[in-house]
Amino acid sequence: MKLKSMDISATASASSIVFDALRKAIIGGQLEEGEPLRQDEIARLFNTSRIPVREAISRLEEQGLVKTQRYKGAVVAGLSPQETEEIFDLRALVEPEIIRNAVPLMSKELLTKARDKCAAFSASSDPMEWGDLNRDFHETLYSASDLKFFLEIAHNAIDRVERQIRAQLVMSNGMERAGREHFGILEACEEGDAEQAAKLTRDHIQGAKKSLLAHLPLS
Amino acid sequence: MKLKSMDISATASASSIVFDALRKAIIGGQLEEGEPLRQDEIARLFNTSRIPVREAISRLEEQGLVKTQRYKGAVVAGLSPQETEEIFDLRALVEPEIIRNAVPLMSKELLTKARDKCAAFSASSDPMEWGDLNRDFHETLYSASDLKFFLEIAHNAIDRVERQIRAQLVMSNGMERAGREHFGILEACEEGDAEQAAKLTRDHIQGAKKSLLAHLPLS
DNA sequence: ATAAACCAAATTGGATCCAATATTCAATAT
DNA sequence: ATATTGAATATTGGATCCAATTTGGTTTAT
Repeated sequence: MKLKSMDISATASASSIVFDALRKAIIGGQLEEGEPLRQDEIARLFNTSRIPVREAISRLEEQGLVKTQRYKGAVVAGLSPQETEEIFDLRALVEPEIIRNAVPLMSKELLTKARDKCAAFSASSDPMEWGDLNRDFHETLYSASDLKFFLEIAHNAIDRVERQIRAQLVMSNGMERAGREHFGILEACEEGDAEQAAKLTRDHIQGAKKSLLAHLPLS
Repeated sequence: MKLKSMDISATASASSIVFDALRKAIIGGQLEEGEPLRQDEIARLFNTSRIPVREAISRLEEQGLVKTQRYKGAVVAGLSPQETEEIFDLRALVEPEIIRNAVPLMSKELLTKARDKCAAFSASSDPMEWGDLNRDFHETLYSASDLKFFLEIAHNAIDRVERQIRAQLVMSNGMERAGREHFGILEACEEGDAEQAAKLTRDHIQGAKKSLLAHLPLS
């Protein structure tokens, strides 16, 4: 018996497959804000019935990624400038705590991985992948933390503003500055300076918020 | 046309009725942690089919109030001492921000209402209602805030530890101290001292955490 | 007697069908 | 011509039915 074992109960249900796919499509911008999600259409796309689709949509609504009206259906949720600002403030409050908690728990390997991601981000010239590389770097650092609820909240908050983050990276000197700031955060982590890492993370998020709001309509 | 208008589309769907009822039963302690939620049984209780029940349960799972396993069903979620501590730390981070934001927005009427709730809490001698009165007081103050995402998170965090909060209130001098601290928070709000209100709120939550953890098994 | 194999009941996940509501567009009245 | 009514269509919410999986007890082989 030389089979690689695999938890069969971990196989995904139809509804979770649909949920993951819709979530990615929403935060990735393939579905744009306000766009209606037709249960029938989605069910056909995934070769299932509408039941798993409905469950997926109700979960997305609970996460704030879609808004539904009774008998009218669901549309991709959008954010007003005020709401965007609030989400960034929330991130600026929670993510520094995560980093502060994570720094003493970071292994050598994790720091190496983070350095690679940091480099990959700075080196990329394809705007299509900047958003993913950015998130990848941050979440690598965060993954050392054992604050699961803080992480839940940070992930959801980032989900809700992924599109804005991508927009912010492509504008003016967004990439250049983000790369620089990432490097600063990474260095603080490598030196084990949790306070400094937390402070730089807060500044990084507040800076992104500021440059984003400056370019938003009549904020 | 002198009809009082009413938004008919705001009538509750079956799934949201079930969701609300289950949520209240869970945080109110009527369903205890680990207790399985049988779709069939719940559907019979509400005279519906299992479809709305399943949607309600999937939403509860997204909120962290139940845990489900494929083909095994859902059980009421519980918290380890470490998880409980983390939730209180989260509350201690978020709720002071809410108060700080709310204080300048509090109307004379709201403060009057809050004073009444504060008095009602301190006056109550029925342990069964202490949890509700406590939450009622805090949320009255919070309701002046316009930070909807912060509020979402605070509400959910409180949901998850309602049972522990109730336990904390009935033990030793929990009620007495809470009443005193509530009054301090209220006073700071009335004086328009947002900083002080935030600080007292943080202390209130951290104090509750400490006295709770001291009584928890092998924390 | 004990442990593996297995069958029946219970339970959940998903599909199909029906009901309730919304939307669109043609018909009609003013 | 425009606004209103009303029917046809589209879409969602919920009910019922079937399939997949788990669970608990029973049988059977050693």
